[in-house]
Amino acid sequence: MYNEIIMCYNIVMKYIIEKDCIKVYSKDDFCPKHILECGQVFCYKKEGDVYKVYPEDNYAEIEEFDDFYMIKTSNPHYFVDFFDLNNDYTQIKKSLSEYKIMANPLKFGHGIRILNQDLFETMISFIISSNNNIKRIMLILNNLRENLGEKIEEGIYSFPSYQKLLECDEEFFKRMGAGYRASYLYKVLRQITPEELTNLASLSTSELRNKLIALSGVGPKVADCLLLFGFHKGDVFPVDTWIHQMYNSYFNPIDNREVIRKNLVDKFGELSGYAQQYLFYFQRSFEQKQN
DNA sequence: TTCCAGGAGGGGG
DNA sequence: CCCCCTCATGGA
Repeated sequence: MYNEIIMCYNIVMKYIIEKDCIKVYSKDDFCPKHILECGQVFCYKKEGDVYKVYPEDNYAEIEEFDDFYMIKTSNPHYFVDFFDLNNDYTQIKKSLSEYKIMANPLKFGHGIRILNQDLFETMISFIISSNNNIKRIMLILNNLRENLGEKIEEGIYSFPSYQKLLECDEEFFKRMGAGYRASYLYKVLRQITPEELTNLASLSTSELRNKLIALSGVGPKVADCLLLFGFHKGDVFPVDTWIHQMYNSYFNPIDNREVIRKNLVDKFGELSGYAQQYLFYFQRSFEQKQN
């Protein structure tokens, strides 16, 4: 039986695409634990040593071998983009290593990559994330999946379609556990469609940011997450309670998160989003008292 | 019991 | 512009 095998000759990121999997050989630049547990994504489960990830209506299992990670999936090309495999994280980490503050975070989260996530799913997810903890965010999103999505695997459901979500009233979102964010969800679904959201991609970061902040439940921080994890903008620095905490322990303490955001974007420029993710993962891992 | 979580909306000054 | 309050919910 002949299988088409596509080799990637990228010098720093070695991977092979096969019919039903991707093999990633650059294990220092790809670690599923770091990628999935660093807080950028809510659609994954860990079972034993295997990570299961289910963005939109896609599905993959990631397993570690001696020389590579195997991403088992029926849709390899989707996950090449999802895991940002054609981006050079060796170079990104090299550039960031010039900042003293990045030394330990880069070491600790060396296998982090910024995912390319679906815009609509990311918008809904991060609206739910506000003033909330990651465990409960995942609980609420899984409730939505189980009630409105399609079954993919045992216990795993696809993200609900826009049309399905549009049929729900506020009370339904409260039953899913969304709390006071239920009204944000109800309203934002009537403010913008997935297509309209996608069409914003051509705008500059600041224009795009202003459009997003106008949406219900989307403030400065959620907008920055959407810009980074969905639109893959590098010149944004989401400031949440963990980053706020980190900033005040390394720099002159400031209360105003907008000032903190501006200072950090000025400091890291186009690499802000990447820096943020290493710092967030490091800070949260050593300060958290839950999960 | 109180505090906290990948904050945002709204009112008053 | 800024400051202040409130908004569900579950875990520690």
